[in-house]
Amino acid sequence: MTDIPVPPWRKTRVPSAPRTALSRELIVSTGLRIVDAEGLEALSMRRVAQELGTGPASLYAHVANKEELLDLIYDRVMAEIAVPEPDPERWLEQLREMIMDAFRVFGSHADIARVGLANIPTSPNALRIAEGQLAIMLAGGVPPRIAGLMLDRFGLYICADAYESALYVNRQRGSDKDLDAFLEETFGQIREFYQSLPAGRFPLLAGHVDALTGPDGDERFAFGLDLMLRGLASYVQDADADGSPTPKG
Amino acid sequence: MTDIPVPPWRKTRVPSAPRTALSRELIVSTGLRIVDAEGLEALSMRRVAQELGTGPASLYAHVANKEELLDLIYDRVMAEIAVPEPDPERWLEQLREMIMDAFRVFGSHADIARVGLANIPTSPNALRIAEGQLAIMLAGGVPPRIAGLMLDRFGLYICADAYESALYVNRQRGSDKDLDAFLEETFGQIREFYQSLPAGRFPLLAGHVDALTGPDGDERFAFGLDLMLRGLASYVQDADADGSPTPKG
DNA sequence: TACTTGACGCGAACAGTGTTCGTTTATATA
DNA sequence: TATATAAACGAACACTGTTCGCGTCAAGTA
Repeated sequence: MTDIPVPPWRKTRVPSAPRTALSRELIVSTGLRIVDAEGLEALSMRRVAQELGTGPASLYAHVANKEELLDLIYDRVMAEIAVPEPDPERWLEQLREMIMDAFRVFGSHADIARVGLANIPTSPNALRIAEGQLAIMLAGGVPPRIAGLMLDRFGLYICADAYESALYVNRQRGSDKDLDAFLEETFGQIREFYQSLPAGRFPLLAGHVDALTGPDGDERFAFGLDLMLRGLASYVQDADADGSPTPKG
Repeated sequence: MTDIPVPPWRKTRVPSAPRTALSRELIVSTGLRIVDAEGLEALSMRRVAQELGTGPASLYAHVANKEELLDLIYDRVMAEIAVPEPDPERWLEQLREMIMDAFRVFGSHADIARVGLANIPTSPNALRIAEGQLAIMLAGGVPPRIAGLMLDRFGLYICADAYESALYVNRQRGSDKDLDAFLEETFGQIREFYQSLPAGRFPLLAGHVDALTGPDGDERFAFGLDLMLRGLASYVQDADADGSPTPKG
């Protein structure tokens, strides 16, 4: 039996390849790979679908929408953050290490930290980390109300700084320079700009360029974290029953 | 002389209305109005053009691209932030007031604060504010290196928190509830979620729902700001020549 | 006065976005 | 084997930022 030719006016739907089963896991992994390599901006449903050899509509059988995909990727990243067993003798240092670790983890995943903004922990790993940080603070004698506030502030601080840092890196993607050269040029231009400011109008900015532009991103993060941790410590040493710190002139 | 009818195959370009001159000022004002009413997401070049009775391509004679438009709108918002004359006797309180003012200003302009992230002050009002904050800190005896770091951290903190707060508000735009009802429902659901967490796995989160969800956004901002300001004060009282704080066990 | 130049505005088009809808295909179940 | 359900598919919708070539207008110059 010879094959009957298909009439040229008939549309046939030709699958491009044998179907490999999609899964949520596969979509999330692929999405994370794209973000890692090219940033959030490159993450479109079409792009993920293309990487998987399918069409964007197919993804919706596994994730509700793009926002859900982002949340899933974010929680995947959170899985890389370790939670130590609380030690009351060194709870402050444990907090510092854990937060520095989180900052580093986010820093290795492009601008994924943006997803953490306005994102109250409800996913498995976000809850695990929140529980862990809360445990460390309570073990160290931090009053619960303060611990709750600090959980929130730490989360904001880490995500905001990691996201901001990543935004600078994002700008290099549209450039033909490598990252180091790009950042050096960018911040060099900012130095020159500040040096060229009219001293009559901006004498302090123009006169303290080194102080303003000297420290790098990691130093800035560590400095702010130190401030927060020192402030937190003062609630343990000074606190009375309702969690109010002793007034300090 | 009667008018000669236009042949129907000829495309004529019919101006929709008498030309009112566009200007950068007009585009920025219109953009800000859209952001204020509907958030950054509603700000497209087409939308601004439509509001001005023109086409999107016309905007490019006045602004280089959308990013420049955002920067101009942002600086417009910054113009609403007052800068006091430094008073060495109450420099800390001045800083607090100025930062609270900035937070309030950003809060009244939807999610514009996002533009401030990774945005080193170079525009007129951003420079004015940076110079003002620097002046207050230096007048209060803060070492220049610390002042430079704090400028950066304050900027990040204000923009991040204002932006995060606005993200919650943004979600209400797609809802049929008014803002208060929406926020109450949202955070009520979060409370229930935390209360329903398995106590075997998340005992602290499940057991401290009130501490975690009680404070509102303004309280959280103020608490974090207080931490930073207390930390900053310690650099003035404790600082030696190189700006290092005295070690505190 | 006629011509040139620059600024401004315009419409069409490009290449892209998230998502829905109805249909087709594959798999599971009775 | 027939039916039901889940997964995948293609087309389409309504939208995005931006560029390109063209037309119009005003100002400047020969």
